[in-house]
Amino acid sequence: MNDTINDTRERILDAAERLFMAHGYEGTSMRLLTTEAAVNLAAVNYHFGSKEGLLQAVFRRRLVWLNGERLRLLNEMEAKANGAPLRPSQIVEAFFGTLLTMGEREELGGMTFLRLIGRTLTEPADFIRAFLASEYSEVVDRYKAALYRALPEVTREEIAWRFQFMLGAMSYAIAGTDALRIVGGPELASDTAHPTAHELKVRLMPFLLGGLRAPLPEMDGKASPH
Amino acid sequence: MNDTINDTRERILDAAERLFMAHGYEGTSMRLLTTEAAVNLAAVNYHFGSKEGLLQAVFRRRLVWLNGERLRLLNEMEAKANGAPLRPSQIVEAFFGTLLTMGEREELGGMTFLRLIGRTLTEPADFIRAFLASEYSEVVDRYKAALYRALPEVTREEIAWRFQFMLGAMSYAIAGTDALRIVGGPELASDTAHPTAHELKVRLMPFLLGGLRAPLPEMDGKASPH
DNA sequence: GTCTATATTCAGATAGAC
DNA sequence: GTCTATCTGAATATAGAC
Repeated sequence: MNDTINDTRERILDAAERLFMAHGYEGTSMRLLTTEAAVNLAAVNYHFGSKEGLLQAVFRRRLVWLNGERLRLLNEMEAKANGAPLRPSQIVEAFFGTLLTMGEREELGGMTFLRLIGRTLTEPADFIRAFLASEYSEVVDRYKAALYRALPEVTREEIAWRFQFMLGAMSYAIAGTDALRIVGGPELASDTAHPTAHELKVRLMPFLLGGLRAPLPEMDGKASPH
Repeated sequence: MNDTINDTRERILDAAERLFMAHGYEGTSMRLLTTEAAVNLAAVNYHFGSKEGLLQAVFRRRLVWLNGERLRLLNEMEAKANGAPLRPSQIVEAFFGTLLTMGEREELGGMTFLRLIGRTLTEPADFIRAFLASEYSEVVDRYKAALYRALPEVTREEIAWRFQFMLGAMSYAIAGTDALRIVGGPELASDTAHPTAHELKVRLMPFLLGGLRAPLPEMDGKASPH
């Protein structure tokens, strides 16, 4: 058997994952990419049709596992709970912990893919946001539904907001491990500039749960009081 | 007096703020920008030297007020406290509340600038991250120091991490108001797709404080226990 | 300060030989 | 499937007339 095809495809996907992570989608040229992957310039278009097609392939390669695993875990927990609501910590752990676990497993992309996800969620290009939204829609719907049941005293609107906040905290936590260095300072230097996925998880989870279960805001309408 | 100069400069800055917000830095061309601003293509280079110079001017116009106000509030609170540590909620309110307040004031850029900040913190271009880090360094150092005193039982490292998480949650909360729509769904539709700065603030603050004051993780070293 | 015209570079994509 | 050579368009930046 000839695996030259897969070799080339995989080399392109690996290089794209790394370069999109480091320089963003618009900041990565096909010329640099094909040079780094040691393949011909025309190979990307042959295998993936276009640069857009390449980006989608980069993500699909990982998201199939990630979101499949998230759904599998949720199904399993719900089967075990036998109709009872899940605990919020279980749900958060399954959703975010599964992602962070990928950072420890090189065959699933490791920290490179983690950082790529963290960064790409804020890419401005319309097609990227539309693509990710569609890839995520099923799993997000299922997890939101689980949170509704787990936190019946919290409005659905508030849960949706807090889901968004959790995604943001996670995304920055990851991206900030080597990109954004605004907080910076000696506390996050050397050692922790490249924390392991395990350390990230240990630090992030309490924060997310603390936020998710925080006291509800007193809503007084949207306009400020005269 | 002739204010043609300022007119042109301001029109360019306004258009840049809006377009960098909507399409990102790399995704915004000077041709589109000068067309929208109704100025000549060469005007940007004349007034700002380069596209990089323009981005820095766009931010400086707003950050002077923002970070000045943050420092002023912190000084004021510390003077009043008379040597006693501040409460965490005061600190968080001053840092994040000041930013969110800008969203209500059109003369400070309104929601457009808020969304721009949310998005730009994750721009991959090196010069942007370096520029923002240097613009933020003083105010972040001062606020971290205030948090150290306010939360003496929490390690400095943990506080730095949680500062980063809070920045992320805030950033997504803002960017997600019109960009990233991963959580989406009917709960965040229509009404809340463009929440007021006030609503954003009311929802975000409890989450940030809940995360900041969450129970500390049990650290068991960085390697996972075989 | 503002404009036109253009220099220069680089992007993504593809035709067609092998 | 892979390669070279090239098309086509768009980007930032600037020279120089007004």
